Amino acid sequence: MKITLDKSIGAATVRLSKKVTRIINHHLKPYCITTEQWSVLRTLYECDHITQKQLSERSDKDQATLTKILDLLVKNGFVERIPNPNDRRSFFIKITEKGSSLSEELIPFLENIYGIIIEGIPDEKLTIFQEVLVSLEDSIQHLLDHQTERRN
Amino acid sequence: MKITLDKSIGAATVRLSKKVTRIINHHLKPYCITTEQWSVLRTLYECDHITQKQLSERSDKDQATLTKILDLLVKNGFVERIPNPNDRRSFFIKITEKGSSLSEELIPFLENIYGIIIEGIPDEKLTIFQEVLVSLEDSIQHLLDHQTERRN
DNA sequence: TAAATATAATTTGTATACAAACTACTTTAT
DNA sequence: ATAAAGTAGTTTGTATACAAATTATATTTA
Repeated sequence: MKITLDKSIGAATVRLSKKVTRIINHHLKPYCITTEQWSVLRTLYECDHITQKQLSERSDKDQATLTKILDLLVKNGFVERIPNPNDRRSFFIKITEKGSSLSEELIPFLENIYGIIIEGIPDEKLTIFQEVLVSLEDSIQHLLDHQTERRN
Repeated sequence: MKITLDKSIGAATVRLSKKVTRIINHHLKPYCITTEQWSVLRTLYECDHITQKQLSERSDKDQATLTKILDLLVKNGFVERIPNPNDRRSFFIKITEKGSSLSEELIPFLENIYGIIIEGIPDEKLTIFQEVLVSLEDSIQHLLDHQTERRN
């Protein structure tokens, strides 16, 4: 019997994602940072001194969720919140020296881990994998945007 | 500059997974069930009357997490816990008539939604996507298993 | 100029992932 | 027969995703 798309696309993608998170979290543990915190830190490392709103958009994270993640990153000394002189509601988020150092260390570290994970998979197949990934994401984003419009 | 594997494989997979979860949760909302609850229900629909331990293994869910998900599925009338006569620690989890009906309805419903999501993506590319997905999962599972062994 | 509306971020509540500890029960060793 | 070790499931705590409400502030409108 034919396997459903729910299982072959949906559940399989979610399962892979959880395994990726699991193994990367395992390797990040000694650095006192999680995969989600790292994704925020990396976003800042690439484009520093932006507002929380902008960071939320760039890292594709819910603002409520980002507030909590930033609390942890601030507590661990990787970033700091700087009041926006032009808008008392708003903060700029800035990476610290400690955060920059960690980022410089983690980028090659994670490249190595992923290098091990993808070992044995032909480059052409990985390229197609990434293309399909982007296509699926765009397709879903379009549906999500359309859903938001209908609510308005 | 070359994009890192962390971003092109890791973060991209996680991002797609979240979007899949988001759009499917949106569509499931009228049925009072979430994607994770559905994945447990579907596992039972396919292989009913098994212990919580077995269900945890088959659905690849943490036992603590599964306990909470089952609490909700029981509360909503989709499954029931039946004491195991041979082992007072253990339960059999059984799908209810309501749970079966919902499963029969959701399978084609979700097939339709995923059909829309994958529209425009050539079958050959989807096939490669699924192959790479499985390869990556196996690779990571191997690393996870190896990590568990080292701890022991 | 004051009122109304909009916005940035936070808080609260629920769902789920995971780690670790706990409780009740079963199996194994002595 | 009893103690020790192991197991099934639950509870507690933390991290993150998301929805909705809230607070403080900025902007727009009347």
